[in-house]
Amino acid sequence: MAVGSMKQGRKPAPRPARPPKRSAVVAGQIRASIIVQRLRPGDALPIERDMIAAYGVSRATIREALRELEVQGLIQLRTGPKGGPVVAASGAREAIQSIRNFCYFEAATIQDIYELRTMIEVQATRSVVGHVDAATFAELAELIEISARSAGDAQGRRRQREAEFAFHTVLAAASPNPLLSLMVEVLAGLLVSATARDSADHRLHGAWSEENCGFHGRIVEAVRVGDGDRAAALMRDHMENAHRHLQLIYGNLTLEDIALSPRDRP
Amino acid sequence: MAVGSMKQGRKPAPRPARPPKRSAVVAGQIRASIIVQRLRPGDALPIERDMIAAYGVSRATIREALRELEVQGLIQLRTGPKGGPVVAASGAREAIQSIRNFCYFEAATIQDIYELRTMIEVQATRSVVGHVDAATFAELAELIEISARSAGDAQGRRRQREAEFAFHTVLAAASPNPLLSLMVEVLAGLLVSATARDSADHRLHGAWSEENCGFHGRIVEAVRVGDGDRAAALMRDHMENAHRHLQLIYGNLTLEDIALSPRDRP
DNA sequence: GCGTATTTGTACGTATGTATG
DNA sequence: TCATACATACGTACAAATACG
Repeated sequence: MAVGSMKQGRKPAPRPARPPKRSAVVAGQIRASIIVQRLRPGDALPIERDMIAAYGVSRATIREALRELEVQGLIQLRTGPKGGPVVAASGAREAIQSIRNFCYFEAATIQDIYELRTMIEVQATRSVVGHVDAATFAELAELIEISARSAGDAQGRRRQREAEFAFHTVLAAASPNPLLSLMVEVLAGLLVSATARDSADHRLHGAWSEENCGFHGRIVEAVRVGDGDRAAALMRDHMENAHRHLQLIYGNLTLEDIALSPRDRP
Repeated sequence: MAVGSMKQGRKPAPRPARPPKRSAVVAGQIRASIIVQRLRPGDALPIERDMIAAYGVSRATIREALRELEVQGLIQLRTGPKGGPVVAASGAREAIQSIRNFCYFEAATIQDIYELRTMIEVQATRSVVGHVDAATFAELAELIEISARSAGDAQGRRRQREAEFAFHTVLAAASPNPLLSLMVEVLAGLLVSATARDSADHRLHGAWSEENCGFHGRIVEAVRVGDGDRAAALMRDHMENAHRHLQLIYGNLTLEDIALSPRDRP
């Protein structure tokens, strides 16, 4: 499956084809059994003792296999009677974590992220028109209100910035395309974690936050009246504005540089 | 970080906020130490024995933490002297696996995938212009040749189809934007694994494969002469063609349905 | 080429906390 | 409230793989 990629010449790719571990093999079998049996979130899997018997391996191996699936977000382990492994929901958080790790090593920049984010947010905005219910509109209004409210201390400002990002994930969650929702959440999460350190700095984000609120309000209005083209155009302006702002602050630093370096940039 | 998403009403989200496990905490500490120390792929981490002392937990707990990081593609564990945990490269494969799991639960369809894939492949194509070296051109030519060569048996046809997808990942790997490369690989991998069962069926893909080869050749030519607009337009046509073809075969089935159902579709 | 030391991989036993009924 | 069933965590032991003399 797509082995020939990432061949950048300087990477000899030290993959001596290590034999797969027992636990990895067992994990694959369990994964396959979930897919083939079409198990849905909440469905229970056999408990550890039965799996030990079924796969003929020790408890430690089974646990490693279950651990692998848990880390991937496929299952969740619960204690107590009637506990055991159950199929988990979505696994969005784990996908985000994986992509975040990838971005760390590949030295992704603000430019890289916004090249993707602009496309995806615009498309997501277009796709939600007609799919936003009243409860979601209320939630969006509340988030806009939080980010508009003036906050005195550092923690308040940080919560404002988080509400700004949450606006995007909540809006995109209404999209009928789960992949668009996921990507919006991934990219927003990436930016949140990278800029977390600076997010309370009023000198950096004060005036810009007000611009964002304006965009958010107008986007919601366009979505509410069903004007997909206008909503998409507004989101594009919003993204280009955000790109310019962050580019001005951080230049071509990588995400890790942004996350680690001190906040005393001009 | 973006907790409010995925609130689709019917999901009460049974998260009683279980206290985080020791191994998860330790994994986070190890992850943080990798980032803060700016370790690069290939750099070694302390061996298990030292970590047991450093974090004051048992070997099983350390192992679970290391396992978590290994599953996320952040580290790799090797046996023997001078072995131990080393920082791994990229973790693209693990990110793909995570997103694949997500798509399974969220019931993504061909339509959902191509809504994203069209945007991303077009943008990736535009971004590679001027960044493709001679070796990559040679590799692309070879992949086109493989997919053009007539293959008699089922395995040969399967390899043809894989070469068609590899074309996209190899081309995108030349992009200066690592996120675009990753997303191209993710989406192609998704389609490969979903359609693997049918990929040897000549009735389904015979004529279409020839069309794909034509597109691939013209895209490479446009990239070679530096015509980004033309390359992007060709890729858009290619994607819309592929979308139509797969939609015709599979309709609105989810990826898992495609992967599991028998191949005797009209 | 071969043994040996080092380090992970696998296995088993036991104690403890916690949720269910 | 109590008993039960399960995951979590610790300790120990041995097997397998690898680098190095």
